[in-house]
Amino acid sequence: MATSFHLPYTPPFSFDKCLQGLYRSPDEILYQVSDARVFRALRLDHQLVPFMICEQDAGLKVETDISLSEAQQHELSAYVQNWFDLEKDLLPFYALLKQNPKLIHLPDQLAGLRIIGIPDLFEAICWSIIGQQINLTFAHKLKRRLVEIYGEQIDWRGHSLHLFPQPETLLELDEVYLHEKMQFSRSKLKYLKNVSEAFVSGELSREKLLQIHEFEDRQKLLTSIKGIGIWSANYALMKALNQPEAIPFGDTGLTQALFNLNIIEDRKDEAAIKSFFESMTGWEAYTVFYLWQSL
DNA sequence: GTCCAGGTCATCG
DNA sequence: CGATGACATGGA
Repeated sequence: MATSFHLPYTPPFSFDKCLQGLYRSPDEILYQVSDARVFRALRLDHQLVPFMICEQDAGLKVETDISLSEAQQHELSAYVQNWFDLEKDLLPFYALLKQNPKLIHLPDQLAGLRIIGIPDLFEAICWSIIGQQINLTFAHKLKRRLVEIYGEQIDWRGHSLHLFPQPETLLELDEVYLHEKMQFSRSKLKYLKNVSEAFVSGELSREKLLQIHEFEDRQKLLTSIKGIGIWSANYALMKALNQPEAIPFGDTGLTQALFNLNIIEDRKDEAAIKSFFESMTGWEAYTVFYLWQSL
């Protein structure tokens, strides 16, 4: 009793480039990549569903051993579309990049690369908090520990697949243990609890965010929670909601990339950064992602 | 040893 | 308001 379905993408698309974008760290445990296939598990409707994604016929094939209901399949399909931003047409973005001599190499270098999203809003926000002010290597170690302790796990086709913990679970996280044994700072733990609290109470959710139409109002709702600053708010809007205009201002990687490409001369020149992004209207998030990837 | 990482908040002056 | 220190640790 298996379910398999096909999701078309809008060319140009490169699954290979996306897999490169997906690979962040050997400590990544929310998915596994091997042999041009991605393995992951999701909770759909109280059911743990491990699945596999690979490229097939100008699209992605999604396969699982579980027989999914129509609603479950719809949810899984939306997740994958969101994860790889399958439906976006990148050609206008490439046309824009080619207008800037300093970015003209990117359409060739990263041809077909999509923003690799984090469709789960809670996961995206927690990840932004974990990653605050520490190097990514260490951030991945911290995330791995949190997921290993509090997330569900399932073995499938030779892969150990972990799920990001639920807000209800992280609300009860053991601050003393995570601080003393797992190297979390007290402030990170406090922020993770604040965010969990907001999700459990319903103060914050993907649906609630989507009901708000103004971009700035979405930022405001996010930053009203202690631990989510403007960087994290924009990061979440970019990675979880695929908002094209989200720019994680203040991001050191972004600043570094702009400096490397001689787009800014002074890393602290916020006006220059703002002015640069005004030339990328509608494609700000993609520009950021491509700049990160160029590092 | 120093400096900085995909920051944020509280507490100043 | 803008500036400054605390947070917690690893890697360069």
